[in-house]
Amino acid sequence: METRELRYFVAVAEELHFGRAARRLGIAQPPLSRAIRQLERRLGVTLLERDSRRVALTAAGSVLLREGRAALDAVDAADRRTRRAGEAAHGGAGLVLVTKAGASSELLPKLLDAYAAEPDSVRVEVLLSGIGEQERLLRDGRADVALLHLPFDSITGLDTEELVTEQQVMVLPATHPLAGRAQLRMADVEALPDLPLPRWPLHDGTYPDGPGPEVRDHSQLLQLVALGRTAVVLPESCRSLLWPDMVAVPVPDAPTVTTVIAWPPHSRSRALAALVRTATRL
Amino acid sequence: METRELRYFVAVAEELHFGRAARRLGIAQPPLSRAIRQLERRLGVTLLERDSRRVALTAAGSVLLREGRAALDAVDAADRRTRRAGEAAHGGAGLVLVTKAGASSELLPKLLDAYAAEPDSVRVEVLLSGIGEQERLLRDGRADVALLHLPFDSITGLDTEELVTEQQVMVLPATHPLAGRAQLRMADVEALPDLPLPRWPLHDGTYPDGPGPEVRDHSQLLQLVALGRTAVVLPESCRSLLWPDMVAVPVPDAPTVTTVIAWPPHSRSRALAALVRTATRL
DNA sequence: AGCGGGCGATACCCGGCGGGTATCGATCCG
DNA sequence: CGGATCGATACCCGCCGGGTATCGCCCGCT
Repeated sequence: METRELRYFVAVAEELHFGRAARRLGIAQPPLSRAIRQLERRLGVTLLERDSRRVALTAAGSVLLREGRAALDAVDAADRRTRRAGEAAHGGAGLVLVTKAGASSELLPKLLDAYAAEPDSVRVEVLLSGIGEQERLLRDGRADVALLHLPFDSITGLDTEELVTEQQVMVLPATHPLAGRAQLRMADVEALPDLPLPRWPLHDGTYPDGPGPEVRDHSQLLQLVALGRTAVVLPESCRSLLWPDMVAVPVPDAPTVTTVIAWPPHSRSRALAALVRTATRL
Repeated sequence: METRELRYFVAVAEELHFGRAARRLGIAQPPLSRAIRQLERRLGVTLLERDSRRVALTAAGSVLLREGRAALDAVDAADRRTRRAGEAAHGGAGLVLVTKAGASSELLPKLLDAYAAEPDSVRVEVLLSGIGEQERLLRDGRADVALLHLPFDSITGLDTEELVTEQQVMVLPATHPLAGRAQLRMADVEALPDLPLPRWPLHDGTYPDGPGPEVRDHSQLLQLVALGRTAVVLPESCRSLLWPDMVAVPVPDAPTVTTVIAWPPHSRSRALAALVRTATRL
């Protein structure tokens, strides 16, 4: 099976429409139809149920969609990491670290400084991603290593080392009635009529329904808190980047947050191993 | 990047010889040379250092070897799993479970029976593999789920659930001087001049040096014990398949063994989820 | 030093396949 | 019932992946 065929199939399976898929791929519709038929013949499996009015995935088709996406990510990763390894020989970045924008604001600079001080450390590029994008970036090779936060991020399929565990605090505008309390309970947090909790994107990029604002990363979030539009429970290390008119109130019964360093399991390069070692020693 | 190019590159990188690699691939040498050059030009990276006497990998080349193997495994997995999903629609096996030959002899039949009794369970094919082959089988799609044994097997990059934890026992011929002891210590086990411990294959399939016999799976192992050629420390559940002239002596200070059920993280099908759920309930 | 052999690169040719356009046939809608 | 939509089919072309022949280089043998 060639990656071209996989790309074609994934496009059709996502669009469920040969014409649109062909346009997206930049080819005409007939070669696309033919390619899918050839793929089906070679696999000996019908992947798509098509009548001239609609296209639907078979059970085998959804298997190939899932597995094919993973395979294409792996191929993309091979491409990108090889290119970067080539550039690195001429002074480019050696490692790409991804973290949620606005998270781990205390840990990250310490880690980067400590690693830079190590003997034969390589340049580390920092990539700030939206919530929930990190796993994809690691899998398709745009990043080599990530800082993730349990229990929010999924670490399935990744190797990890735990770094720090923190209590959480609620971040509020200083003018809010609850701002003076010594501590809060989750029950207090969950239904504030005046300050609805923000909504994070789900795994597929869409947002759940609800009253709160849609949020992509922590920087947006803090700005919305400053504007008095929302309130949010965050790990206590976020204190260092609160704006002057915000306060943080401990929430002892909120789940603790563990920051972990994570990387794809097979890609244990020398530079990555050194970075992980540095991180666990902090 | 096409899988054909990846296969070609991996062949050359493994052989470090264009002629041999071409023979292995079933093509002539010149097209292979040309394909590698094209790949290098498209990536903008030199992958192989070649003079007319020897071929060597560059740093970027070894990155592509590692990542390319993973990508090819993922493509193979997509192919195989799709084919099987197609067959399953016509009554073929729905899941392939792999375990080390001779291990988990008590747990496995219980698991298979319990799962078969579940509503809408699918046919489970059991694949018995040699030591250390399971991870590969899961990654390239020849298996969907594995029974692994910590701390011996690596579970990096896999999702797992713990099933049972056991003490270990030493398996000896009944005639051996130590066979009558109530228990043994690891120190007793490690240097028995008359019964050298067996040697397991390393990750790359080769064996370490040493006096003991080379062993591929547990069936071989027990036969060698019965013949008085070796002795071995195994989880106590192996008692159920001891031959009459063998005894098992507890070794309390040997590491405990945890049996886990493991599967590739992205492939959480309905049938797989049901099997995992059944396993954790046993 | 000279020569032969091994090995990758180059030159050149052919056939198949991936891409295109034109058109058909089925199905749904007004 | 006619037109629109959409996938399938028919057919053609050019490129690229495959082949053979040969070159050029370097090493080792005598």
